[in-house]
Amino acid sequence: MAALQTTDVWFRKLIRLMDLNNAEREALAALPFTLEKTSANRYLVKEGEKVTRCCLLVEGYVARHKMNREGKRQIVSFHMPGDMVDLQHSLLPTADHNIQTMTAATVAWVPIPSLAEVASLFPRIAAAFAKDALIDASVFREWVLNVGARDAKTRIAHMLCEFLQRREALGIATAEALDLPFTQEQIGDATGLTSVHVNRMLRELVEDGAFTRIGRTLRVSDWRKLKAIADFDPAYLHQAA
Amino acid sequence: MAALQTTDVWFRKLIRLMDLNNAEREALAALPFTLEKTSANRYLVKEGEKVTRCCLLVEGYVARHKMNREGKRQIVSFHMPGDMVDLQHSLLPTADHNIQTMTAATVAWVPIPSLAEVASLFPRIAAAFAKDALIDASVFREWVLNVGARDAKTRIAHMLCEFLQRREALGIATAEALDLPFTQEQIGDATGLTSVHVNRMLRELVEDGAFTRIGRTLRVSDWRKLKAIADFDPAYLHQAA
DNA sequence: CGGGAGGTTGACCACCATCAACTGCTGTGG
DNA sequence: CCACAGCAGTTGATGGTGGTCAACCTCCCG
Repeated sequence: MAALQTTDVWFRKLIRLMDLNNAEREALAALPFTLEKTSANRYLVKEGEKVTRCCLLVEGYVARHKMNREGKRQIVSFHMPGDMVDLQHSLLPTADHNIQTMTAATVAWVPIPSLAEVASLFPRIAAAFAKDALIDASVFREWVLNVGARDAKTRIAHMLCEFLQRREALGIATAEALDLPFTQEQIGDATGLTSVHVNRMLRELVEDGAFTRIGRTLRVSDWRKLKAIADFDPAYLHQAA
Repeated sequence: MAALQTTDVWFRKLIRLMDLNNAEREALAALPFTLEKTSANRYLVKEGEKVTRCCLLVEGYVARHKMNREGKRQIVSFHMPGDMVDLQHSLLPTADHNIQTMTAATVAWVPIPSLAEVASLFPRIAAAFAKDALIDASVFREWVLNVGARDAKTRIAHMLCEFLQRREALGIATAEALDLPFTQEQIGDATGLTSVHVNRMLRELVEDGAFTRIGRTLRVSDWRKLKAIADFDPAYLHQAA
């Protein structure tokens, strides 16, 4: 275990959420953690498990998903560096969903008692945790709307918009060209569609002039058009909050 | 404004979540609030609004919903007495969804500064708030799975199971016979189906022997069978937590 | 160079939407 | 007291979105 540096990408988000002061930043930086590097498609948390530590994503991409009776997988969210993927387990020790890496990834495991301690000593850190969780919930609501009320093309476009928008907020990449970390099957699992239909819709989105595509690399030619097709309004991400 | 009594139904849930002690209960009971009685189908919060107070549901039923571009409504959750319907607005002042009564209802409005104060003075109350929000999020995840990965009959059955399960936890009613506060159109809005198809599926569920139906009153003949049809596992409600 | 995962395309079909007509209930005003 | 409006529910006919199945392609990596 080593001390975190406040400059690490994965606390920037938290610091921004509540505009944390120096004492608060140092308390976060002093949290103990264990780094773990994993390959793609590994489970970090499995549904039903008792969880004793929380994982913060440092590098790579992970998804959270649940399965129905028939084993059909529904991705309920995806995450990128800086996301506190399972902060919820600090208060709800039994996992109600799976967390799986989508690419090779690095995560920092933080013991729950340490998180609880810092939260009870620093009410504004607790508030930042809560705010992060509330934004998470807002994104879930939008996903319910997305899979429940939009047609296939709109759904996929919306998911891509969210990915672009969140990626831009990280400051890692511009929106213009980006490598998607998703297979078409994963896009299907996130949107409630089959990979076959995802393929057809991606083709149509290219025909519509929303973006061009080379392998998994998208080049967004007209961001405004893509957002229009997608019925996308980023308010639900509460990025300015 | 008057003082709350700790015996009021709508704090029982919170008290149970963190097993709050007397000082904490009294702090909750001392919160200022305004009672409001409304009729059915009234908006309590509208998407895009700035919110300065939080509503706790005392009596009746409310739903939270969002709309897509074409005005198609997606209900993302329903709530019953004792639920803190929009605790999230204490930290995210801009509403990202609508809150609407489904029946005549009574709500208690609590000013956000009062909630923030009690949360910062009592870390375990803050934790109870957070826990409630996390359970909320867990329910949203299950809904994403429900509308994204289950067929129509299963979806409807699942929604009914959740309603029954949560109602039972309230101690208001047994599971056997209950009046649904939903129209078939609302069930459709919650499951991403049309009211016509909801009607057909309800008929089939009756034919399958899951329950009988007189108007909006369900009599569940075989709770185990209904749960089996619904692919329902109450773990995601974290009721024991 | 061979195997496997992911991607692409076509043919066919089922689930659920759409449209429409009709019923039954409830509340309300003449 | 009845007429009637309006909403919710019910049922049938038809059609489209997206699923299923299958074949084949492409690329990467061992």
